[in-house]
Amino acid sequence: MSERRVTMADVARKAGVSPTTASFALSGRTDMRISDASRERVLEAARDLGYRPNVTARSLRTKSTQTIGLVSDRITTTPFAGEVIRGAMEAARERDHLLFITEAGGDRAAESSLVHALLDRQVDAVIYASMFTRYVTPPKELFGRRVVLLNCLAPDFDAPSVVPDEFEAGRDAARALLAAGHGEGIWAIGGHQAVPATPEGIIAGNERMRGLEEVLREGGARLEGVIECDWDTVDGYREVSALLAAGNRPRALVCLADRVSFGAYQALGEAGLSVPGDVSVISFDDQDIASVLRPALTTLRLPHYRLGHLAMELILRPGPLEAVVHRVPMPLQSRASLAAPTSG
Amino acid sequence: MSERRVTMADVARKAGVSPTTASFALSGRTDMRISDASRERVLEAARDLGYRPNVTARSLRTKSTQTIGLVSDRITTTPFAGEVIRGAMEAARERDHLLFITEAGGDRAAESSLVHALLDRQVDAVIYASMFTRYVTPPKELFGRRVVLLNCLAPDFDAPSVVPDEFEAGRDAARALLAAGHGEGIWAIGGHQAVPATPEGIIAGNERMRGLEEVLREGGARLEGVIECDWDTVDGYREVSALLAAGNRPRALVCLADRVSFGAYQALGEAGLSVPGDVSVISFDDQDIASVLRPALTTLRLPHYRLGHLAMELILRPGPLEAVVHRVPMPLQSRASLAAPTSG
DNA sequence: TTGAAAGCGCTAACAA
DNA sequence: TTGTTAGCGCTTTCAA
Repeated sequence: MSERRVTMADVARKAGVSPTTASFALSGRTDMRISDASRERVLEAARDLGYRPNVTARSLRTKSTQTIGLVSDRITTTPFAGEVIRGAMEAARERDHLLFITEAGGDRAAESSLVHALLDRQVDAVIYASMFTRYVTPPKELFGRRVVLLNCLAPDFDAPSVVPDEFEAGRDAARALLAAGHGEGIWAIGGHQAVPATPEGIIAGNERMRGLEEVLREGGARLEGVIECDWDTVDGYREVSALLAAGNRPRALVCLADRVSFGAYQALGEAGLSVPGDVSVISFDDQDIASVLRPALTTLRLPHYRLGHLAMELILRPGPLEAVVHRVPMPLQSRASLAAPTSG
Repeated sequence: MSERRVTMADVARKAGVSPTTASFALSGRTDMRISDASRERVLEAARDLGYRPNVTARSLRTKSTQTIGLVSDRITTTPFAGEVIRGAMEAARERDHLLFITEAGGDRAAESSLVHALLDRQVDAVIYASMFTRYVTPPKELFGRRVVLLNCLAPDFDAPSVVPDEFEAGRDAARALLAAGHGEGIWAIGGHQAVPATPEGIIAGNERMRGLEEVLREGGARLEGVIECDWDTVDGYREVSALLAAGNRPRALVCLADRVSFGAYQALGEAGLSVPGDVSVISFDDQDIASVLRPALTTLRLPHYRLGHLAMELILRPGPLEAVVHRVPMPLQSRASLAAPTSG
């Protein structure tokens, strides 16, 4: 990419010292003594010439490229995209590292070849990310390498995981309901997502529901019903419409995802029910729509930025990586959709 | 990152040839003749050993790292995030390149230092991206380098730009309205975005409006009014509410952004007006919400993926870059919100 | 058709 | 305190 760059040899020559001296002066190491005079001259020459070290050349010797690779199934989907990357990127920048981004689209062969492309460029470590929390099997090329799993779990793979604390989020949702005075007529829409495609539910669903039910029980309350469905707007709309059409009169809906809430809003609106006057709504994720819905949605936020940031922090922390699961809190965003139930 | 890699020397040794021969055989070059026998043995040895070239070492000689850098003000904001990157990434992958992602957050100093970080790693080229279409001044470090401007324009900077064809999108919006039979009671909400922060409007606003008005005029129609405001949900809600409260009865709204449409829907709904029965809505962007709104929103799609893909294609196309503006079409997404006006 | 050797820009033993 | 030298893994000139 054009223009011969100034090399360390240029700096050494201008400062009238050997490359070794220049190297030590520039890297500011103390184990080799350099006279203040020499150091000064080197630094000045470097400044004058606008010298910048060639990281590629350096890494050929040191084996460290100051570069991290990210491999994900899909970076594009809204719920788990930009903020994760931004978190990882900023953590990288704080330590003068750069981030390679790749996306395999769920294709194993593509994944392997991308990991190779990364390894060929001597990345120092790899973040292996999933766009929704699930169990994964990282490609074999990653075995024995420095890896952090982001938003996924791999029991047989020796690496730390960083995931949202879904269980505690479920508990917090229940606490918020109880604190607002809700104890009856609470329905969970979306449930564990125990649908044909995922008959045993998904991690987020199972954990959220477990936390939710546990705290409700502790508070002497319980769910009046759980409706299992996909976590999408159309599903929320369809299921809540059906619920109301069957003559039920919920006082609070726990929607397992914001998209479900959006559908629920539409169904409630068509039935002439107001939020939170007639029905309170609390949900999970805190996607963009959550704050622009009217009334604004109370929801437990997926900590995207922090997930990405923590994953990168772990990688850049010196020393070996421990195969521990790090759970990042999902903060409650209190907004207008949750209020005390009206009597009657 | 652990495990000594197999080097070309290993391959050469195993094949019983010199590194030179191995290099030529592996790179499949024809200008230096290698006997089929030698080539075979080298290739076999490489396969057996699982040899992969060290791109870092290679680039020290060749000056090409097969690596492109992306510098953006902000990659996180929904409207211009994942798809752009995905487009660039896939175009890169098609040619065996990898993508560094950086984000400066609008900070000039950060921008410079990120460009340096990229240049220190010998990237072959840089994509300089903005998250909304505007005029920019790339950092001086980028002058004379191989650069493509993505979603931005810089008249004094010698590089190609890739931007959405906003003008033609405006024309298409008008054509869609006319084709549906609309000629009267058409209001533009959001306008040029000639608000205090951007008194002269923004590029997208100016171009969209220009195209819109031009074709309406050609069709013998015109806008009944243009309401200048920020392009956000709250603004759309506020302005359309006010419009209706003032006694106006629009037949079609051209919302200059989907977020505005979302606010408009809320205002129309509260006023008891149905879409598209009473009022048709057409807008721009095709964000996620556009398809989940009820009725689904007719809108002109920002071609994020293609923008990213084309920018990368241009960079990887051999030969010098021409300082041309490439305009990418914004396809019309015909959905339910636009219909023929009801008589009366 | 093949190999020896130099060199990309840097770091780091080792010697002075 | 400083300089000489080798070498990281690869490509490429030049000679054989």
